[in-house]
Amino acid sequence: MRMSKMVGRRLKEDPKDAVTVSHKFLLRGGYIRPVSTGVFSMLPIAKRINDKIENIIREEMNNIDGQEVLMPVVLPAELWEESGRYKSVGPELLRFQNRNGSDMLLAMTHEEAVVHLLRSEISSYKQLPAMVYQVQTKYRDEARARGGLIRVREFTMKDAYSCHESQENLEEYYLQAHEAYVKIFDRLGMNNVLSIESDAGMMGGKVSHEFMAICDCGEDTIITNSDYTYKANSEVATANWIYNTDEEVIPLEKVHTPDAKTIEEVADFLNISQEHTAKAVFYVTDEEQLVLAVIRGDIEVNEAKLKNVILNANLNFANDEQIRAIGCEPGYASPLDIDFEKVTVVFDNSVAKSINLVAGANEADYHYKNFNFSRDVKVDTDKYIVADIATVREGDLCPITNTPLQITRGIEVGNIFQLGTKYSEAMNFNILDNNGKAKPVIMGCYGIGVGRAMASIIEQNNDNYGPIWPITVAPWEVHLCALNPKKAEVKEASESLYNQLQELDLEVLFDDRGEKPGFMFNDADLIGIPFRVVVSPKSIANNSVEFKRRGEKNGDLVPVEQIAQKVAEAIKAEYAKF
RNA sequence: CGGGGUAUAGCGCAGUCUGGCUAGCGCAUUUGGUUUGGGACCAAAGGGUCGCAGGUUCGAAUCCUGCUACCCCGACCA
Repeated sequence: MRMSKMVGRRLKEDPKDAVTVSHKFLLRGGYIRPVSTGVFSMLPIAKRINDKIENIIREEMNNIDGQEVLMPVVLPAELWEESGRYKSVGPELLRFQNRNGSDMLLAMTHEEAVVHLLRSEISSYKQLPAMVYQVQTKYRDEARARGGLIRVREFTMKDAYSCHESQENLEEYYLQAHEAYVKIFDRLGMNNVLSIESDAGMMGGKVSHEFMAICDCGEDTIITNSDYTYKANSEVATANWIYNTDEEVIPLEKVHTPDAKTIEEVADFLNISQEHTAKAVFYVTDEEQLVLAVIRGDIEVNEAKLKNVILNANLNFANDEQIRAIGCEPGYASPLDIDFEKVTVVFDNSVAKSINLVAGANEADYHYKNFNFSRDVKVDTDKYIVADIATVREGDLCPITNTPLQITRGIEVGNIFQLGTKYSEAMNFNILDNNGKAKPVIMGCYGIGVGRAMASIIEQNNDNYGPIWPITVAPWEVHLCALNPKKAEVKEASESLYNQLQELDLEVLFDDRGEKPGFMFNDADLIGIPFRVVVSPKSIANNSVEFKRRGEKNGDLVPVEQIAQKVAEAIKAEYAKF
């Protein structure tokens, strides 16, 4: 490719709207252009990278016996009504009508479509296991798209669906899929991707893993110990919290605590540590049901965990009015003196196990000292819940190794789920087993966001000047620069080299524009091709050219007659690393 | 959906508070010339519904009202 003819310009300055590194470089380098919030066009450079990412994924999917298919993006609502998701999924599913007034949708995932496809093709256990996958557009009407390609509304995803006769067979295949994913991210040059167990969310199913590309701009919070033997999404992470279980239980005592509403004020006023307090946090569900979370004063409630415990997906903080309506005093609310009929009470383990905590007295300006859960909560155990609803903090102790936990951020670039029979049962996807008995197919599904992977690769491979593409996904393998191509000797040598490199089947981007060196080199850095060859009047006078690696400051002079071979070898050696 | 911010040439911005001549600057683009190892120089040129709609005024990028789009934080997220 000649740069003089390449569509897509590079920008000198950072676009004001871009914040993350990948977003800045994707815009500045002429990779993508925004069309609408979370909707982008890809220019030729990005398209080439995109295709390479897709092809690596295809190869690994084929290696685990995947068969590529293609399903539509526009689906009839009836299909999603079969699974129940037409109603259960919120406004992130884009619904519309066609000219006949039929309800249609833009697929945000393809379980329904794949079951529709396979249920008429697969009817015997002899045809299993089977896996089909596609690389297809998805549309999700995200509440908030952000960060360039990191979180978008329209995107390309590789989604794979496997079918099995037994749970054991699914589990066996699931491990293979996990292996394939590890290989894929290795080959994409993402050197820091963690697979962590996750919550299955709306997909249903039991076991699932998220593949997290570790980087500061990631949206997900991941809790790990130092050797990664423990790793979990913050939504499910737990810790080995230390509770004061050794103290002598002493009698309740009501104390005057004027104007001490917050935990900090109470602890300061009574001159105790926050670990010796219990706080009461009120939530309200969409159905107006009050929920009281009681947790040790120094620990924050983890709303994701709380939602799982009470089996309700929508929680908001309750206001003072709502709290008073059930007879509590905001700021001084207490698990004592509370009407357990009117409010769902969830005690965190920290409160259930600690001794002699300070808790509210349900009366303005008063607290109780020496609250003890086992002694003071006198209602039947079925009136409340004790669970882990605590947010893990940096430095809390690992539940496995007891070493301090760390908090890191990650981008979810892929996930794998053991779906089970959720869709096959709902949509009547059955096979006959070897006894001639009909049973639902057991399924797994496996996704990777292609554009998100591209952004993540940049997040993990860049310097101040631009991305540093791994050879496996680089838009071209070598960047040839002709410095001052008006000089006949430079033009001749660079054109000849361009031909030689192409004859060696190398992918060459040829900067034939005759720009100033600095201009050209900055563009080259933004395009981030791993190898660069510069032909200049000076070097050619010595019958040599400069050969440099992206990311290294200085290159080597190489005799002109050796350079093509040397480039080919370097590229080959580079591929061998993946 | 809540909070904050922005909208003037392809990109980055000034001008808006305090209304006033023909709307400006840098980069980019075109032409001619000089230049060529980390974003050159000289000369000339093209490029604008000042986000949209309405209003106030002799006069609106600037003041008023309504709307829209985009970005950031939060909520949400197979």
